[in-house]
Amino acid sequence: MIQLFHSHRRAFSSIAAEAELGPSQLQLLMSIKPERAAPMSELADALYCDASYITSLVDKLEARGLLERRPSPGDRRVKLIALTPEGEAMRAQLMQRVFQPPSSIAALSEADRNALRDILTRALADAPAA
Amino acid sequence: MIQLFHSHRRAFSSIAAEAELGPSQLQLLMSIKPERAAPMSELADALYCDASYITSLVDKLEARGLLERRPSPGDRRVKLIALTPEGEAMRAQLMQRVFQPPSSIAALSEADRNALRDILTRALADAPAA
DNA sequence: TATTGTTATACTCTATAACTATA
DNA sequence: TATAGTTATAGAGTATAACAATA
Repeated sequence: MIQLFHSHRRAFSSIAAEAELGPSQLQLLMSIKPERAAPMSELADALYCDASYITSLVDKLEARGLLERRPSPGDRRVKLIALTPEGEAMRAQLMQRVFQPPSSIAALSEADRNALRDILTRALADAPAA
Repeated sequence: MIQLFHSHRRAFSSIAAEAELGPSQLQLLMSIKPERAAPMSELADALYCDASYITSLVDKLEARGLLERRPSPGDRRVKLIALTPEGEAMRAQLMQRVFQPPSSIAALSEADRNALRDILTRALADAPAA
């Protein structure tokens, strides 16, 4: 399984690089749901990083027109991060590639793939925090 | 499966941090088999990084007494990297932790774990390069 | 002339600390 | 007084380029 992890990490980095994004920028882009703008503090939690780093990531992605800062109606300290239409399109395209199963998994029989899905679903359902 | 990847990556980083190693230093330590000293160029290939970076990683691990540079009998340009006894002990201990299955997998039934092992074995046997 | 490893250096990633505005 | 985000800055991680020794 660790072999799969390594190949996934390399694939993730290379998908990001082809889009001229750093891996963290890609991760941030994927963390923003199109239907719900998120406060920056929430994004820092999602990426397990400092808030100041979110500022710099958002700066870069905003400069490229992929997302934008919006005021929060309830609290004027908060800024909500929302995808632009371009950001939404790029996110969808990149996520499709990130979630594509690696060739080793795709080459399995349908029965194996289904069994794999079921086992992993059970694993994560029983221990959601792991 | 990607959720598992993320949790593994965090676990890997924290195992390295507890041993006061960077993640790449841990990866390098794991790449050196106790029974076979490896040339630095080979380690650069294994870590997908530049040779000059291997130099700096080896410097740090050598300073901690975990490995050592040895001349290569056949080619005097080459240096072979070998684990010291301390390095071998630390490697064994850390690898045991790295390969420990996450709790979500450990909590599965024995039948599920066996099925998972068999499926992944098939996947990697059929497509070794992926 | 090509290759292994090293050195010097620069660039990217990420966190810490001090700050501003708002609560 | 405490919190959300920003700015300035410092540190780690990693690559590139020039170099020395050997092939």
